Amino acid sequence: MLHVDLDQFIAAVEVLRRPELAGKPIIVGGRGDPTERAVVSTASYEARAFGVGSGMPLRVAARKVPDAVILPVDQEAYLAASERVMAALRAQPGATVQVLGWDEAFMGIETGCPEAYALQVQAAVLEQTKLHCSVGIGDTLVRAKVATGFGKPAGVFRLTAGNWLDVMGSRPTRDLWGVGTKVSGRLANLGINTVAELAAIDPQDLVPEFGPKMGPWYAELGRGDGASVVDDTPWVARGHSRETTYQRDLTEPAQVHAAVRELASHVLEDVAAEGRPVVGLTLKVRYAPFFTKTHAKKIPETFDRNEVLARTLELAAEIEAGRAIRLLGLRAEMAMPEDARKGHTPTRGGW
DNA sequence: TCTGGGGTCCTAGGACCC
DNA sequence: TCTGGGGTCCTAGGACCC
Repeated sequence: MLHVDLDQFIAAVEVLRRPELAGKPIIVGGRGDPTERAVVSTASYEARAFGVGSGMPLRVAARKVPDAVILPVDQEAYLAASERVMAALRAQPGATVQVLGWDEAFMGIETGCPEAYALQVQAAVLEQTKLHCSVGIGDTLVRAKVATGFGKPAGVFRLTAGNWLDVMGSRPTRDLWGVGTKVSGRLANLGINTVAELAAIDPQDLVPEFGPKMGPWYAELGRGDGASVVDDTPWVARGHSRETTYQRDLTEPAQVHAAVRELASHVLEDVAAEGRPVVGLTLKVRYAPFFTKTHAKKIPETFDRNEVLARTLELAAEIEAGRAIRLLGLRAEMAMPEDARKGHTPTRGGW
C-alpha cells in the first residue's frame, strides 16, 4: 500500500493564494499574532531551517525567525484544499483511500510497480491541486507510513520486511509512529534504545511495563509488522470536544460560569449536527500554569440540551475555587451506531 | 521557550455485584 | 470472623497523532 503525505501542507496552501510568499519563511499559527498564547500549526521549510516546528509556542517561533511571515490559521481553506487532494487520490485507478487527516492518506492498490504508481499519484495531485506530496510504499501500514518520511520532500521511498531493519534498525525507538518521548524513555529504562532492539524483544516481556495490549503492540511496531489492510469505511466520530485557552487566566467564578456555558453550547451544536445521543461528558481544566485535571461523567442517553447543560454545570462545580484557569475543554462522547467499526486501525490518534 | 485544538485508545484503581 | 475470585462499570489520567 501507499501512504501519501502533502509537503508542508498548510504553508503550501497559503502560498497558493499568495504566490508572492513563495520561498519565504512562513509560520502559520493561532490568529497570526505572536504576542498571543498560541502555537505553530505548520512552518514552511524556509522557517524550519531556523529550528521552528509544529507545536512550538508562536512567541518563541517569532523570536527565532524575525523575518517570518506569520499567518492566522484558516481551517476552511485547508479543509477545502484537503478535499481536492482526497478527490484526486480517489480518482486513481483501483485505489482504496483511507484518510488520516487533512494532509495524508493510505491508498490500497494492486499494481506490479508501486513506484510507477506513486509517481502517477504525485503527478495527479500536483496537476489537480498544485500541491506537492511525498509517497511511502510499504507491505504494512506502519512501513508505508514510516517510508514517507524518507521520501520528503516530493519523493518516493519503499519500506518492506526486506529492508525495514537495514533502514530503521539503528534508529531510536522515538522515530516509530506511535512511540513518543514517554514510551521511548520507558523502553530505554528496559535497555531498549533502538528499533532493532525493540524488534528482537519477546512481546510478552513488555506486558509487565505496558499492559496486555500495548506491550505486544510496541514489539510488533519495532518489527514494522501489523495491519496491511486499507479501510475506506467512513469514519464515525466517537465524540466532539471544544477547548479554549484564554489569553488572560480566568479568576472570577462568574467568568468561569460564563465560559463553561459558552463551551457547552458549542459542543452541543457539534453533537446536534450528528444527531446521536450524548452518553458521556468530560470537562478538562488547566489550572495555571500547567496543571491539568479532568472531570468525567457518564450520562443516560440524551439529546436534550438542558440535560447536557445541567450535567456540564455539575461537573463545573468541581472546579477548584480561587485558582487561576488557563484552559477549559469539554468533550461529549456519543453513542456509537451498532455497526460502527472499532479498534481496526493500528494506532491511536486523531483519525 | 512555555506550551492550540481536534481527535483516539489504553490502563489502573475503586465501587459494586454475585 | 475473615475474606475468594470473577465480572462490569465508572472515573481519572496518560500517551500519542495531526
